[in-house]
Amino acid sequence: MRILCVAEKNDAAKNIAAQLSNGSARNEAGPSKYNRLYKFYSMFEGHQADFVMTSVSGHMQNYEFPIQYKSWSSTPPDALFDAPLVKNVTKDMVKVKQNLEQQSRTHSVLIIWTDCDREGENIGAEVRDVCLRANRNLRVLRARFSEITQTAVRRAMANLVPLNVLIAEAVDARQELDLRIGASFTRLQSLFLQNRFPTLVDRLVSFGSCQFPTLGFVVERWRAIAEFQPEKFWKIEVHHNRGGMNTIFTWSCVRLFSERAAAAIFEEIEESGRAKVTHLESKPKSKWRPFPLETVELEKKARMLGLTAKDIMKIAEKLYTTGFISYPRTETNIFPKSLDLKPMVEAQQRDPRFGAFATEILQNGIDPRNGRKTDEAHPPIHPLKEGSGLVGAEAKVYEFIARRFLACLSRDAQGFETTCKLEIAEEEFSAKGLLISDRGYLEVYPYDKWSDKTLPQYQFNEEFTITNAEFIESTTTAPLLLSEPDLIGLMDKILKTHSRKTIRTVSLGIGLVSAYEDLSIPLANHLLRSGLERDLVKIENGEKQRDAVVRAQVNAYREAYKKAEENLNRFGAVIAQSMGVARQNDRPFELPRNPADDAVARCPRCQSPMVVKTIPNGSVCVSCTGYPECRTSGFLPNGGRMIARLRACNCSAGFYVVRWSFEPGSVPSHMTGEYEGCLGCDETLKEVIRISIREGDAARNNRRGGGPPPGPGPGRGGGNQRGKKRKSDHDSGPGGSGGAAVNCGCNKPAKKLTTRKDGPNKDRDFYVCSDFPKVCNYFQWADEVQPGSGGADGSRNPPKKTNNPRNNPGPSSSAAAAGNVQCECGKNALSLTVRKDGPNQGRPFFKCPDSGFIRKYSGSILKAICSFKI
DNA sequence: GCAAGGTC
Repeated sequence: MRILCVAEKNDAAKNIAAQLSNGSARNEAGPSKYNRLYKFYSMFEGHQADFVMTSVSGHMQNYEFPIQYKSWSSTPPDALFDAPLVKNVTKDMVKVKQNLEQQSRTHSVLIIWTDCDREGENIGAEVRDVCLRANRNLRVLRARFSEITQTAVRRAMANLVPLNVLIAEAVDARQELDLRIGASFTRLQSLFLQNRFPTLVDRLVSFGSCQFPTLGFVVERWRAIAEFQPEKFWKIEVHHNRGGMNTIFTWSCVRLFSERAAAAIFEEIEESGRAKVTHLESKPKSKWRPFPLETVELEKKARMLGLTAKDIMKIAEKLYTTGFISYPRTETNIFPKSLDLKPMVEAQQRDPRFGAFATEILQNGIDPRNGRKTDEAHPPIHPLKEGSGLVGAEAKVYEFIARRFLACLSRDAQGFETTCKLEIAEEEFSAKGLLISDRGYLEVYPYDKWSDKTLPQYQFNEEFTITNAEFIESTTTAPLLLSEPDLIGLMDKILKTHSRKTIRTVSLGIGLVSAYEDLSIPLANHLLRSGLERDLVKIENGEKQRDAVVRAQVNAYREAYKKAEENLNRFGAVIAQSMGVARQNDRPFELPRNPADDAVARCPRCQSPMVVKTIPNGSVCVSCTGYPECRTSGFLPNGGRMIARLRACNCSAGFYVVRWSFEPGSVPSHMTGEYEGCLGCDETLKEVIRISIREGDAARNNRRGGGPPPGPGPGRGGGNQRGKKRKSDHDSGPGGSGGAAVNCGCNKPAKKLTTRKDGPNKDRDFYVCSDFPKVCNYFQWADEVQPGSGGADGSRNPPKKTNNPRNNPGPSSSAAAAGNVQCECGKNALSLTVRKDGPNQGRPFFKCPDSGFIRKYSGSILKAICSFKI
C-alpha cells in the first residue's frame, strides 16, 4: 500500500513525517524547490505501508477574470460583478502542482494534512482536485489535528475523516466575492479619480472588502482626533502625611469644567483644612488569573513583547510547525475536558525559569480558569514541550505562551484593599491601599501588574488636619485610542505600499470614506463585512448555499456600485474637498462601455471583442480589448471599418486576416474597396494597408465602376484586380528593374533588387520597399512584377517573415484560365466554383484544398492569398 | 494595473 500525505507547507510536512516515522523519514527533492518529499514506512489500517509526505505552499490556485475582461479601458467595471471567473494555478505553483500529480500516479491513498482551519480545508480541496485529476482511483482522506505532536498526529492518523466540502466552499465564496468587489470598485475609483485629479494619473486607488471597512474605522478615529476641541478643567487633590507616608486623596467629583466653581470649593477646603474619616473599609480583593490564550489575545500582547501582531503570529506559526505549541489560530478560551493538561505541565517542570511553579501547580492540582468561547475546532494555545533551548523572538513568544498557560492553571492573586473616604468642607475625597497576601499566578506571569500600595492607619470618624490641598488645572486630551504609529502603520497598510503606483495620501483615504458616506453608501461600515462572515458560517453549517450567498452579496455591492457611478460628480467633489484641491480638470469622464456594443470582431487569439478607436493623430486603430495580455491590434486608414474576420493566419504572432471595407463618403471614393488584411502587429498591418491603397487604382476603379461604390458593394472586384490592371501609375522612384520604376504597394519606391542566395527560391530576384525593414517589409518577386506597373500591387505579397514553402511559385493570374492553379502551399487549388450569392454572385473562384473558405477569385493571383495559410 | 488568503 502506498500512501501520499500532503501538508499545507513544507515545515509541517517535515514535522508530521518526523512524528509518524519516529524521526526516520528520508528527505528527498522533488520538482518544487521548497516542497520536499519525506519518505518512510508506517502503519495504515493495520498494515505496513509506504508513505510519502509532501506539501504545497498555501493555495495553488487563484480566481481570475478571463482575458476579455482584463482590459480596464474596454470593460465596464460593473461587468465584473457577473463576469465568468476562472481558477488558475498561479505561476509560482506550477511545480508544486506537478509534484502532486507525479506522486498521485504512484499512490492509492491520499491523506490531506493541511492546517485544520477554513483556508486549510480549501487548500485541501485544491490538493484533492489536482491529485484526483492525475489519478482518479485515489482514496481521499483528511487528517484532523491541532498540534504536531506524536500523540496528536497518531490520533489524527487513526481517525481519518472525509474532507469538509462545505468549509471549502465557504472559502471559495469569499474568494469570488473579494475579487469581484475589489476589482469592480478599484477600477471605478481608479479610472474616475485618475481622470479628475492630475496627481492621481497612473495611480491605483484600490478597494478591498476587508481593507475599506478598516480604512473607515481609522478615518473615524482620525476625525475624532482632528475635530477634538481640548477643554480646560480643574480638580482638587488633598495630601496627607502620616508616619512618613504621603497619601493622595482624590476628589469624588473628579473634576469641574468651571474654574470659578472649582476655585470656590478649593478655597473652602484650604480654609477649613480639617478632614473627617467618613468611611473605612478593608475587604479581600483578588486579581483573577487570565483566561486560556486565544489568537486575538496573543496578537494584543504583541506590542508588550515588542512585536507587531503580524510578527507574533508568524513566530507562533513557526512554533506550531516545530511542535512547541498547539495550533495558534483559535477562538477558544476553554480547555476541553478531554484534553489532558498534566503532561504539558510536567514538560514545563524542566524549564529553569518556571519549572518550580509548574511543580507547584501539579502539587496543588490543575485548575484552569475558563472563558466561554469555543470555536469547536482548536483548544486554546498552549505549549506542548519544553522550550528552554529556543532563542530570540521565538524564545520570547514561547515564554509568554508557557507562562500564560501556567498562569491560567494556577490560582488568582489575593490581597486586601482598604478604602478610606474623607469629608472636607462637605466635599468627599478618597484613597485606596492594597496589601497583597498571595501573589498567586503573578509569580509566573510578570506581564500583569498589581502592586502593593500601602495606606497608613486611619480610624473611622477620626479627624485630622490635611497637609495641603492642590488646585490643578488640566485639559482634556484627544481620544487617541490608536497610537500615532499605529494609525500611520494601519493607514500605510490599508493604502497598500506594495506598488509604486499606489497612493499613500491620508487625505485621499479620508476623502474616499467621506465620499461614500456622503452618498449614504455603507461600504466603510464593518457590518457589511461581518454580514459576509456570518454568511460564510452558514455555508459551513449547510444553512445556505454557496451560490446563493455569492449572488446576494454581489447584488448588495452592485447596488452600492450603481449609486456611486450615478453620482460620480458629487463623489469627486467630496474627495476634492478632502484633498484640498480645487478640481483641476473638468475633462468629461466616461466609463468604459460594454465591448460587445462596440465590437467589430472577435480577437482570434483570445476571443475578446475588438473595437475601433480613433487615436489622437487621427489614425483609426482596431485593437483587442484583451489588452495588455493580448496585444493584437492594428491601424486602419481613415474611416476604415472592419466588417468581418475571415480566418487566422499562421504567422508566429498568431495574426489574423480580416476583410474590411471603407465607409462610403467617409473617405475618398478611390479608397473604396475590399481586401483582406492581417491585423497582427502594427508593422504587418501597415504593410497590408499600404499595398491596398493606391490612387491610381482608385481612379481606375471609379472609371470602371462608374462612381463610388456603396461600401461592401459592387466596387469590390476592382480591389482584387487592381494589381493586374495597374499599368500607368505615375509613381516613379529610384531602383526598379529593367528601367521601369517599381513601386511598393505602400506607394513608395521599391528598391532593386537582391537575389535570393539560398532556399527554395534560390537565384530569384526580388524588390523590397525603400522603407524596408522598418515600416514596410513587403517585398515582391521581380519576375511577378507587371512590366511598367507600380510593382508590388494590390496582390497580397507575402510578408517577408512568412516561412511558407515556395517550392512552386505557381502560375500567376494567367494560370487561372488554364485551370491548373496551384496554391502557394504547393497543393493544387480546387477549381472552380461559382459564387452563388452575395455581391460576388456569378464570379468563379478557386479554393485551396486546405481551406474551407474562398481563397481568391479566379481573376486574381491565388498565390498571394495563400501566404496566409491556415 | 483590480482582493484577500495561504505561503518561501
